[in-house]
Amino acid sequence: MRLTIATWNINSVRLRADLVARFLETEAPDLLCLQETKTPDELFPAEPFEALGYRHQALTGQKGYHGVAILSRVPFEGVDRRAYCGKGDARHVTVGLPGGIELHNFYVPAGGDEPDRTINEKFGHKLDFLTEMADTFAACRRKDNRIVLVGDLNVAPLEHDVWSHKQLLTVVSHTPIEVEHLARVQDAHDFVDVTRQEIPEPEKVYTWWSYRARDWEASDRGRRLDHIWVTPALRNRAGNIRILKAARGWERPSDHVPVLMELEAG
DNA sequence: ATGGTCGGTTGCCGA
Repeated sequence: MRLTIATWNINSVRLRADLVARFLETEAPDLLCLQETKTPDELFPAEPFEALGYRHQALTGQKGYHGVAILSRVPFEGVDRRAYCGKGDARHVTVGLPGGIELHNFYVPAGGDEPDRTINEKFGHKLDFLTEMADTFAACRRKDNRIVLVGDLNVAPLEHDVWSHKQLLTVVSHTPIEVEHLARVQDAHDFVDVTRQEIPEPEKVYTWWSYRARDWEASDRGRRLDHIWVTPALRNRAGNIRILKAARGWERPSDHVPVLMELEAG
């Protein structure tokens, strides 16, 4: 069984339900993991996605901020969520898939503007969130675990994951301390960064372009904030990564674009 | 070197 799994920070699913529907119609992934849905579950636009065949929906929303969801054409074998950092923030949801696969969908805190936890609580929260992710995946570490981890991790770890390594070293999302914390999550379960397995450095890869640019495409000052990782047991079954850059040019777009991967889940 | 734009718990805060 071949599954296509997509991840997309939608920046308000109610405002962009039509864009999501367009994406589901044209790309027809088996699963779509959304972040920043920004809506309580009772106001989630479930019906238009159900009508397109996405009858299975794992929602973890809250009013105004954060929020993650998984839309699926294949039934789930269980749904779970974790409230990280002792907060009620809706930043994680996980579902079971055929073949004993666990799919985790994350929205890591952005971290504010100042990369110093002594003066910026939000930056401390981001680092603590990543530490708790690392601890959680270390605690369940097993050689044969089949785990897919996707989402907006809000860190661009590699030199060519940003438009200017030098200029972004002190900018939240690319600072060495964040990169270290993200590496600890990755090492906790030997996760393979599937995008970089397929598109190695020094090729530039971005999944996000700021709204603030006069012309996002011409300036092309992007960052790779959205990730798809798999455990070693799935490494040879995962591939065909696609980054839908064109979605950044759609009408009233999200500032993030979808990332897709195919997985042999037999 | 600065400020730029979005979205929603809107005339501010978070990203």
